[in-house]
Amino acid sequence: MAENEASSSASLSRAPMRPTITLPPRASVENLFMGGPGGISPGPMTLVSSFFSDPASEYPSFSQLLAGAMASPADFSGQRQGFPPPPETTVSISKGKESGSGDMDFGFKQNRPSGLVITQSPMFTIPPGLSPAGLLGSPLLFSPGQGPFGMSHQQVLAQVTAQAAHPQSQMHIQPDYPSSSAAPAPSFSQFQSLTSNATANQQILPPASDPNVMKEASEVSLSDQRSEPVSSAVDKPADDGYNWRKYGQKHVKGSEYPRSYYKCTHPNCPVKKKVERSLDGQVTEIIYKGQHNHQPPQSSKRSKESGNPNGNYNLQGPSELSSEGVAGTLNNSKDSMPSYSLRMKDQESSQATHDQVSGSSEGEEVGDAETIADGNDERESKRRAIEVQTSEAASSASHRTVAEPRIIVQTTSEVDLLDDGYRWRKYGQKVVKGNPYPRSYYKCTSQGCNVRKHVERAPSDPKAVITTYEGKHNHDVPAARNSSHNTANNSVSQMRPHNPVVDKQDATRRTGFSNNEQQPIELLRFKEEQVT
DNA sequence: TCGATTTGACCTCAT
DNA sequence: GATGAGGTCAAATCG
Repeated sequence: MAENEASSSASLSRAPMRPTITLPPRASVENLFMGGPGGISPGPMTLVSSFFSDPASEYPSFSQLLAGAMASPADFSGQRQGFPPPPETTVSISKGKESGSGDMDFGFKQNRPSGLVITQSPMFTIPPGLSPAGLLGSPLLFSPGQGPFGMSHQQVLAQVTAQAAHPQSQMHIQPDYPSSSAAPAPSFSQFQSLTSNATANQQILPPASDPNVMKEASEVSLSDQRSEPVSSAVDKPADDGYNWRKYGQKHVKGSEYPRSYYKCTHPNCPVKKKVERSLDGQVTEIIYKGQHNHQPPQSSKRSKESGNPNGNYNLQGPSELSSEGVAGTLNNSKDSMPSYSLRMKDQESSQATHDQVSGSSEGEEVGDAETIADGNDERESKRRAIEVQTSEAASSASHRTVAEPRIIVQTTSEVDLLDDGYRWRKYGQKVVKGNPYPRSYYKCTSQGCNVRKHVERAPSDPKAVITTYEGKHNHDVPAARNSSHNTANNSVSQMRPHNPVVDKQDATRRTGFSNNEQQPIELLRFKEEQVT
């Protein structure tokens, strides 16, 4: 409160920049964005691909797929010209629970019968500034078997979180770009640079500032068949290079795990993070808020604790950013300040589990509220953050069983969000101060289904829509719409209970790919909303 | 003794 | 205005 206000100014205008997401140059991906007659114009949710669903796929393994994905990201990004980058990339990685296996890595057990394991599904909401391509491309995450380069999952996590804490580091900052033009994508060399670096299993994907675009998280769900507490220490969340002091803990509704609140111990540093842990101490979610106004501690203690022997995060302090440039880019959005999360949702299942990714535009919506001068904006930002996080938690908390690998890359338009395959009944509308456009509330009309969605238009541009889903559908998409609008499963796949069979069928139905049961679950989901 | 953590209470805000 | 939930405070506790 007072503390927040006091510290807020320190991080003002330190929003990360926004490189574009780069996706695999597979034909299916191309089809996604080139999809309709008009090329990349994102018509109704366009299902890009289900990469792993086809046994005859030219990418017999996910690693290979990733290799393909990394081959020419620029090509892909180039095709996406005109699409502003997503505000955030959400990656969920299914972390398996395997008897006798103590390690969790981000690789894949490609040949394991999925039914024999109980997996957990940590979800990573990649901080703004990270792209799934980078994540996908990183051998850190996807080398089968042991962790890449012999790294433990803890190290991986530490690095991921370190990246999360430094969305602007390890990235060639794109100072700005207009919403109407192509968002410059990191070059392949940048990706390589990132992935070749031990800390570079992610990429910077700052939240988009473009109010003209509604974005939802890009999502990648990965499957893994191991489990172990992600954090090396129960009391300390994954070390991200900074020192934190825990100042609170609560059990939040909608989450099965308690949430801990941490502050950066650096004087006047406004950064906080929320960490959710499962009962066994596994970190299930980390949400960062704000940006550090200082360099990470470089003490030997820190290095030792970090699990990074070198203590080298290759970090670049926010102070090195051009605050003017950032602010100039983002000042149109009250939600411009970043809040990014590393998420690892444990999900139990009687069989294999499957991760689910929420479709929030957290990077966009979860603003760093305390950095907003206007009190209303601050409250609104906080409220949004709560909404989004609640939605995500509710979405990911359900149990799912999925054993089929898949990658789905989708785009969607505003129309798709309003018509996402489900039937909605508008039950409310509210005008928010500062926004001439009302926020509408919808409820799923299916009996017993409590899913709601809120649709809000950006004050600066009515074409920009922010949709927040809450809850999960307990039913399938109504057949009529599903059949006639089969690409409208964007949000559908996200909100629907993730039954593996259903998902597999969905993936197959939507993409024509069949599934290879021996391949890991992959879900790369990328949504952008733009009204043309 | 000191710093970090725990935890119940309190505050703010949305519904 | 009541209620519930998230976030924070701060005294107590721990190492």
